[in-house]
Amino acid sequence: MAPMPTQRPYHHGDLRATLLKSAEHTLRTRGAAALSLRELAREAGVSHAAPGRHFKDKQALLDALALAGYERLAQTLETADEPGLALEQRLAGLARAYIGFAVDNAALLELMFARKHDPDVSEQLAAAVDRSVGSFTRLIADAQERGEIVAGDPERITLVAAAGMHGLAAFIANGTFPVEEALAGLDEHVHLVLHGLRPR
Amino acid sequence: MAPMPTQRPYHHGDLRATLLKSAEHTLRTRGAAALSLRELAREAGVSHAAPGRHFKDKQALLDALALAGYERLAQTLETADEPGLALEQRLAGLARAYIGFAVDNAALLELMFARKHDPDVSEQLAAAVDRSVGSFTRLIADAQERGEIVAGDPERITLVAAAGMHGLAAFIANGTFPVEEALAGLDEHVHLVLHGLRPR
DNA sequence: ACCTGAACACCGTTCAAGT
DNA sequence: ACCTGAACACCGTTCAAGT
Repeated sequence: MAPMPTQRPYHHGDLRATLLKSAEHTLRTRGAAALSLRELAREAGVSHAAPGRHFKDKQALLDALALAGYERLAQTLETADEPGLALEQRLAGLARAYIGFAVDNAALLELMFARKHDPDVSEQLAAAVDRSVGSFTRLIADAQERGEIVAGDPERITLVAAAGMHGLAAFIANGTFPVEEALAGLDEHVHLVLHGLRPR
Repeated sequence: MAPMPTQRPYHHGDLRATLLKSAEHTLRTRGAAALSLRELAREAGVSHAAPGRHFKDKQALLDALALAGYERLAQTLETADEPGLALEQRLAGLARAYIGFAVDNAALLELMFARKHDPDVSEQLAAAVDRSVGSFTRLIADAQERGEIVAGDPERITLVAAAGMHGLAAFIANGTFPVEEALAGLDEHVHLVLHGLRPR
């Protein structure tokens, strides 16, 4: 006789992925403060000590979430980027994608930008950040070649562009600035970043 | 006979302020995750339930810390602002003050920008944010009057300037961008925000 | 290799009772 | 008005033991 399929086997089989999925859901619906390993274990129908086999501690799970977040963000930006567009439209597209991600994943973004990751994963994390910033870097480099962006250290120029987007995303994510207003004015924001605050 | 002065009286006398001071210290030295009401009570030499008289829950203490942080930030910016300077130097001064605050108070800034404050205090918090942003707003308004800043909604232009600074501060605070490099290139960053990324 | 169950040392919050 | 002490319902983490 085969064992009853309705009853959970002793080994879960895919606990790590299940925990991460469940954690993402909790993060989205109830915020990072509501994340508890014991609760995730309960939801997975597993003992409270089982998560310890897959994540050495709670921070390891948070790091894994952050890493997955960067992967998703990087892919979102890469998909959104249209290299054929004129500079301003291209940057606006990236900005819209980034702000959209920030709005849809506010709690995750906060976790991604928390400064308390294990040193072991911080290089993995740095690589993931680089991939996310990469879309901006490419845009700047392309435009610089065409003379559409000021000469100078491309890393610094990318930083200015990315900081402008990230600062806006942070203001939106924490409610300092209303979402709709920010989205409605995004093209103007991008225009001001490209053309500067001084009159021409 | 008077009671022994070496022994703590039943009433602490200034528990609320003591808890806040102790919390600020823990925040600075060990980060937000290490904050515990019970530990703060222990350090104050008081029972673990005593903090409950002064803060209805832990979030209330975090909110009080955030509020005090904004007060300090606002004052730092107001002190740093020199309205007599030329626009670019004036903005650079504000930027240096803000980034300096971010570097010296990374954990506090993270707490200040967390999006989970009680609705009761969120209007107080909004007022404190406005006061902090106020220095940037005044600078923009002054410069607009002199025609040194593009015409248009001053709130939006302030947002672009403040987002540029805050994004940089966030990158520094979480280690994405090294502190010294950011400080060394701050004048150039400000220049790029004012003059734009497009060639003139 | 993966999971359980018990144990340990913590939490935040509440509430009657003390001063 | 302010604080204590006990109680309650949670945590994260560890570790022998089970499958």
